[in-house]
Amino acid sequence: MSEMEDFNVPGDGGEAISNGMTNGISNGTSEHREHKEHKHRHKDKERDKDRHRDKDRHKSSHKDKDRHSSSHKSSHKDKEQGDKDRHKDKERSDKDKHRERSDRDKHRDKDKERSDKDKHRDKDKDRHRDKDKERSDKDKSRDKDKDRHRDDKRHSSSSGEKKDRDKDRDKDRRSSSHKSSHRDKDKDRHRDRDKDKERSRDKDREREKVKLEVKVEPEPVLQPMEEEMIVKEEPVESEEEDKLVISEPVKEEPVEEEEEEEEVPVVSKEEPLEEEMEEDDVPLFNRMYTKQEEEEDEDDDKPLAVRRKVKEPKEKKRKKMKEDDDDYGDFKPEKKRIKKEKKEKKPKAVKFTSAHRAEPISPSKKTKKEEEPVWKWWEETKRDDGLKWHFLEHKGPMMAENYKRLPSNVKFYYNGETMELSDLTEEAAGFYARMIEHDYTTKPVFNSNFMSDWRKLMTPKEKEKITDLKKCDFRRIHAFYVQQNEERKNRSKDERKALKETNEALIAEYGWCNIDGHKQRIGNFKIEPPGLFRGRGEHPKQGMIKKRIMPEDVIINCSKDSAVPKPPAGHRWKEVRADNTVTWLACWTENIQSQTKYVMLNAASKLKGEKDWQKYETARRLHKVVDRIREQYRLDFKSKEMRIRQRAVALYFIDKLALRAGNEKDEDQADTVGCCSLRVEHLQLYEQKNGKEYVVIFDFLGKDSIRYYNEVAVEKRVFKNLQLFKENKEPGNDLFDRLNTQILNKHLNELMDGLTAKVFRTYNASRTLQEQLELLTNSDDPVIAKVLQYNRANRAVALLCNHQRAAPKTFDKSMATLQKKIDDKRDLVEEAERECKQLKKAAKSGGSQKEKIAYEKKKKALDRLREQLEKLELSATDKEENKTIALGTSKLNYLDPRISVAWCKRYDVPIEKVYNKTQRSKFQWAIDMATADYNFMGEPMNISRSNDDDGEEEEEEE
DNA sequence: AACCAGACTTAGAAGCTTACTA
DNA sequence: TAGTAAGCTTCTAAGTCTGGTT
Repeated sequence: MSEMEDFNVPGDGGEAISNGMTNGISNGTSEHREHKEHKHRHKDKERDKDRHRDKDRHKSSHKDKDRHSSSHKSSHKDKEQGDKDRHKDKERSDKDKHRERSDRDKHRDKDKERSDKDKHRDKDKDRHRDKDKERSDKDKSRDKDKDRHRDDKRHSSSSGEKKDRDKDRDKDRRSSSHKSSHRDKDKDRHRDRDKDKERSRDKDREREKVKLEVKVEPEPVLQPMEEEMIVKEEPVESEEEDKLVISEPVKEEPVEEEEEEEEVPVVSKEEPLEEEMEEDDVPLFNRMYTKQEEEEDEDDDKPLAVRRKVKEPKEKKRKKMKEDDDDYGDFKPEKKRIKKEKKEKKPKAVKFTSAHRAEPISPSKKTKKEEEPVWKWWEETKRDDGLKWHFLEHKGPMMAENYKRLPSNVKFYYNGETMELSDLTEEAAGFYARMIEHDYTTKPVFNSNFMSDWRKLMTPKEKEKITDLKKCDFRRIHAFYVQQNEERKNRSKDERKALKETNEALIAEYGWCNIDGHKQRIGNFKIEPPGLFRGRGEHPKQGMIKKRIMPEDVIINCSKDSAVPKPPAGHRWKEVRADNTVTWLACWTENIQSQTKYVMLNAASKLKGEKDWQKYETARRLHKVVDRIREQYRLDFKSKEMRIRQRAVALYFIDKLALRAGNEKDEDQADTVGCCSLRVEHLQLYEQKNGKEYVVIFDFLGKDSIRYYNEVAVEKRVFKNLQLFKENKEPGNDLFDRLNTQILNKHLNELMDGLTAKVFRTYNASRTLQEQLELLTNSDDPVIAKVLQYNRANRAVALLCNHQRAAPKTFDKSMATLQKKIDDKRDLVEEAERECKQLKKAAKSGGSQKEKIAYEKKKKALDRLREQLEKLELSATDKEENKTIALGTSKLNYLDPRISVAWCKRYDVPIEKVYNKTQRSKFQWAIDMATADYNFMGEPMNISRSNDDDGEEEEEEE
């Protein structure tokens, strides 16, 4: 099976050494290369296969549909709609899911070509499928890939029939797949586990949403765009009127790109939409490849595969070049190098000695450091020479601890008999044993991947014997690790203390580096230990064994003239280089997906901070042109060219809904999408829904297989365009078949320097925060209430960005506890009120001095109680609202920290209420520079100057 | 010019520590 | 004081996007 192929271990094993070696990746490049090649080959194969698989994608594990609808822009309107809708929809979706499921299943059954993997997946899915949403009939044949249809013969009848029908179109579409070619994956990916979780999340969120809707401000705030967008409908146009040129035949269309901008094309190409669709539409894919390729395409996808194969050598070469160099081979361009070298030493000598020299060794330093004055790099002038450092020194990464064998009394049983395992086999058994309580081990894909990788580590004897995972009894091993955990938890104070100290010592040794004379914390200095791959969602590679990384796998990056880290005794690094155009200190290639993993600085470092700052400045620059961009894409809705319309609509989504760009994905990853990779099956169109016109329901799995569900009313023109884009496509086809992220970003970059799709997320998130804060903050409220207001503003952003989390396991319980407290407190308040009244009476009606005093006292007590009650209620509200929403992600990645800092300053809220210690250090630059009147939508700052303009000054706070 | 690997950001879950409660 | 919940940190997967190679 494919998985096996992926794992590069030569069959059996004399792998006496470390795992590292066993995978054949560890020793150096050639093996590595091989691995990659392998991967490619494999992919090609798979692609073929995949073409026939069903897609079944909707994994639908979904969660709340509503959450999103309440979001941001659309929010107020949507809010009105209320729970009813939500409920209904939910019901619907449940039903739908059922339906869908059976459809899928049918389809699936037909599909003989599916790999075992897929089958597993299907099963898996089926189990949970109940929840899946309905699909329209069309959806049944969701073989998504456009390309897939090519192989009709093999294909299931439904798609086959369609094919005939749509032959021409199909062709077109087929070729259009460019991006979509990948999608062929039809992975039926199932997310059972996720589903379960998501299901419950859905519910929660639904509830929550209701709340939020009520609470989160009435006023729109949110989307800047909303009004504008809606207003602009042009009166006259009927659908007809929007003619467009759908196709730009390959040959005719040489220039394409340049034209893009100039939009509004030549008249000659016009035709009524529908027709054009059928005939002329030449998808992106076509345009990109030669005629010849196109022809080949007719029968199958060759071009894609071919193309890929051809590329392999590239990789190899590149690597080779690097390796051919001496240790410092990858060094930068001449100029840079010179510069760097000049600068290097001075800072190093000076600062390093003073600040850090001794540090690495003693734990006590840590405290010292904290006292150390912060390096206010943001006050320095940034040189834009493209170099990330001039001097870099560190200790190298910390390798994972060697495997320790289990005590001899902890046995593994196979088929009821105890069995002695070799080191590697036992270690892997331990990986699995530790997870047997986890949901992962209920998944067939996980199990079969594990089994197949595990067997590769076994000795021939073991391999012969151990053939069935079900016969493996890991319980003792599991118990052993559980016990170890217990012991860890129950350690005495002294033990804890000692442990803490060793940890600190390790951090002191490995956790810091010297960069340009400054000591900076490293983010992840530990090499990832071996274990089982835990892909999110229905990842086809889940359960595979992550091999142990050895020094021989690791590339070190540091200054030539620094103290080069020493490899562990008896080992050597794969390579030591001095590349100061990058920020990483070490890297290695991981064996599951052949991706590079890096050791980098932590978020509080200059390198990261500066980049972060820059990110927000870019977002602020977007503010200056966003109106124009919006205007433009709205005009583009009417373009004659399909590709421009698609681009416009996609951009509209990215702007309005904060969708991610949506790069293409390989088929050996979980099936998730973003804007550009949306497929027909991911949205449903309703001319009318719940009293709203032109409603689009988005339902797909996004990053990390988190469900995105949102019902949005869109402009009529968008709606009509969507109908057009969906026309004659199968559920699995790309919605935007002439668009991909490169095209989109290229376009954006032309609109504004540095503009890409993700800038919109940052921009809209930050803007939303600022607007919500303005709206929600009541300056007379006590700090605690203001904090709640802040959290709500933050929550609006999290909603916008669809940042979810699993509801805490103990949520209900702790909520109940809190509620009880509230009730009790309320009783106290009531009682106090009563007493107070009485005392008041007594005091008034000619009461004695004493009585008056008693009354005053009681009154005060009552106030205190009321305050406490209010506090409790606020925290309950906050808690409830946060149940399934993760605020951290947006706070850390999307919200210009200066907005928060300014808000704190303006309303006298201690910054600690908003940022914890780590966050404060990450945002130190913002805390330091932002004043109370900072305005995100103000004039952007110019962070850096390029070499030639040596002008000073950089911060021009609006 | 297409394409992909490399570099870096963004993400939720798991693990660990601290704070709070009974 | 133990038990639990909340909060924070660590971990590493999964995105985006660019620049170098072909």
